[in-house]
Amino acid sequence: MELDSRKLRILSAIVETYIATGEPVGSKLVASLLGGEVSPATVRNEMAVLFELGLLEQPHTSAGRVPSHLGYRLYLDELMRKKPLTPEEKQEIEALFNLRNPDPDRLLEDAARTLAEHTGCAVISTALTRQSAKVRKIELIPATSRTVVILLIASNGMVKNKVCRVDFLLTPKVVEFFQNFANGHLAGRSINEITKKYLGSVAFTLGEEYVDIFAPLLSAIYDLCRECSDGQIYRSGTSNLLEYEDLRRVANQLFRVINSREAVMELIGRDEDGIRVFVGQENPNSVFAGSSVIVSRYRIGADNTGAMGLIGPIRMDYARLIPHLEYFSQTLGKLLEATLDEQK
Amino acid sequence: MELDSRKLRILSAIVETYIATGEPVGSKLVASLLGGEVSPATVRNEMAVLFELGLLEQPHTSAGRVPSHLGYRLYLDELMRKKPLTPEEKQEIEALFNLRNPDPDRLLEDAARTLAEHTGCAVISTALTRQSAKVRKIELIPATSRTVVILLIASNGMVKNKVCRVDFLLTPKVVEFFQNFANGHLAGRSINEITKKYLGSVAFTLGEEYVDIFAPLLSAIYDLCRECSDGQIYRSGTSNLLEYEDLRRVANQLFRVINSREAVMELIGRDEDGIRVFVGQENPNSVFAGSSVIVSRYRIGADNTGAMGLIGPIRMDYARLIPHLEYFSQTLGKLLEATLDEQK
DNA sequence: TGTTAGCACTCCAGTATTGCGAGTGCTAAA
DNA sequence: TTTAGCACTCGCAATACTGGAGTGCTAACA
Repeated sequence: MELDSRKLRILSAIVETYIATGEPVGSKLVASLLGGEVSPATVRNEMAVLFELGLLEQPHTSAGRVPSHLGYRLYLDELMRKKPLTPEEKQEIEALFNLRNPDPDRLLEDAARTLAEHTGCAVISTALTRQSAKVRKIELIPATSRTVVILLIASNGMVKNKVCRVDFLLTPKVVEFFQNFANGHLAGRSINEITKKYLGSVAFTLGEEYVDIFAPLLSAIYDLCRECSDGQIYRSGTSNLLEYEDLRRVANQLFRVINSREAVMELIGRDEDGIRVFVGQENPNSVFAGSSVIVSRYRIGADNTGAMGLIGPIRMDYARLIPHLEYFSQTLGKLLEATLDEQK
Repeated sequence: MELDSRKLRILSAIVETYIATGEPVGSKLVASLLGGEVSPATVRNEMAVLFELGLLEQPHTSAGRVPSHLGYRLYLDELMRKKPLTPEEKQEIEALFNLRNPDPDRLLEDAARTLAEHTGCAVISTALTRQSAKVRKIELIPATSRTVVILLIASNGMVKNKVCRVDFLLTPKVVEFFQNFANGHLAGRSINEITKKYLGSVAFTLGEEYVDIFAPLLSAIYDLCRECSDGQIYRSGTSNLLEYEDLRRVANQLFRVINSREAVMELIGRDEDGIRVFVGQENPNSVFAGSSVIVSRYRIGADNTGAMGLIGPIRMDYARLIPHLEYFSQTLGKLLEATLDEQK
């Protein structure tokens, strides 16, 4: 059955009104929203059809109607008219990004925080480096006679350091030797290749007497590689979710899922670019059954992608939030790309 | 009026029972807890006296009694018998600290996380470096032709890096020059002395033509100094607070306060070492009126101190949690001291 | 004088009961 | 096909009722 334009307008009115008020929408209100061109009774007949089709739900017999997840889905796919950002909003957002800061970590973090403030939702933000992220350089900086700072610079712009304690005297000669050794074997190599096993085989070439001595250093390098490749996940505004009555009951579980790396990775998926919306029970993870998730995957240059996710109540203002998320993603993608280009 | 031993035993029983059950405690239950040596009627008479003294409260006429904050206070100061950690618990905690990791940041973070898991409370953890924290070394590592990683090693063991973009070609000569310049003026100097003003005067010695060029580098160094001196605050288990009915209503505000640097600093105070407990309305910050806060200030060597704070419901198991917090603080203090000693 | 049994009293929490209003579905007329 | 009218349903809020837990008080007891 094809839906005529009046049914669609009614559905649209119900979705938007419910999003705005949170109250079930009755026939009288819809009739007045349509400009009084039809009577409430007519609207009721139409609503009955929409209900039959599974697009609307009724909390109880004598209540108004509420969109079902199919109703939201139709609204999102066909009916929604996105509200673009005003120039003032865009300007404000750009001002909030610290444009001078070429550190990808901080860009991702700033973006998450700012988007959370703008939307009242929880935000996750991360960059996914493809296999091509490489070790650019490893640097050893002695801190004390027994501790050394290892610094790893990756081709994706990530820079991480770690303090490492060793059991021998750190003469300049030893430091230089190990630095040359590490760079010789690791620089230019893909981070994902640097497994425990690979490091073991590299260590082997040191000769038996040195293996044990340098083990802590290699172990630290391994940790740093993981930190650079895994791509830290930034979360912001999670406590915003407490503002929403429907989510408060499950806030605990939501927080747990949002803080779990695996769950977030599953959420943002590994597939295509662009915006995807999961309404309530459409979410793969049942914990999100009472909330909606908007995921944006954006490109960073040719090799890398980023992901931002917006988690909020089912009745979130999709028409406003989706353009916001799009704009943030695009801006962030451009900034990160510029950063990476410089680092090539 | 001096309280006789029976009144104290009754108060103690009420506090402990209420902590354990969350239900107001009636005279009958107390009588049985005292081993049946007195009748409920006698207990009622005693409870009436304790009520007169403001040590107990009554939610409503026909309910049992609940400790007032004065009641908790008396319990904490005079009656509580601490439950020391079992050797197994101690062992478990020590195993969870990654003893090999001499990075103070990670130690503080691990401690907060582990303590939160052990207590079901929210935990804050930070180290406060006294004025004596100094810049040990500044290192410049070129990443690309236009970006450079600045690494700052502080005498308190903190190591931070930041990527910085510059508008000129980074020849090895320039890098070496600036590194020598920066270390010459800043190494060995107290971090708190490195203000914007001071850096401005240092830049002045570069000569006018170089001031603008090196400005981004100096600005990055300023940021790094702040990160090293301010001492990052680690928070963990904040969402544990949602488990407690009484706190759920104000969870939002609690989260906001816990995430505010100023509020946390006010909470942990700047004064004496040791454990302090704020019960409900005793808290300086009224947001905590419905919760209790235990703060532990511990020494790290001669010059530095650390602070851990435990935030939970008023009816928390003080007898168990206070020893836990003490043990964590001591362990952490020792580990951090060892780390700092090595870095001297 | 301190302790205890007995008893009336209070108040909460849970359960019916009721009335109201919003909104529906159906029918019949326009 | 649309609409007015009307009976009907159901949630919600207000009200009343009841049982139980716990108290305070009084008078008797050791």
